[in-house]
Amino acid sequence: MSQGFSVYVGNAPFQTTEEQIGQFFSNVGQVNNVRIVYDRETGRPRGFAFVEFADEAAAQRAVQELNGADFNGRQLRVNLANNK
DNA sequence: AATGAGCGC
Repeated sequence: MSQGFSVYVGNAPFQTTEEQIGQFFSNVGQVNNVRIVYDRETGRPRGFAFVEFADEAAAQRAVQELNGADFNGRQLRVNLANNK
């Protein structure tokens, strides 16, 4: 259950930190939370994350402006999260 | 531990 407006961020470099993602996404709006998804067994990052924004407009800006954007040499996939 | 599309402890 999410309490905000989350976007799915895929194709991130494995070494990316939540701080780096937060900095990158705060370019389009107020970021309330960043969660990198880790493999439960090995603890390694799975290469994607979720960014929660303070408002829906920011989330939609992120999708429109940052989907496909270059991030540390990789083209990010940014989409509205399923919010389950 | 590794890997390259993926929607989450």
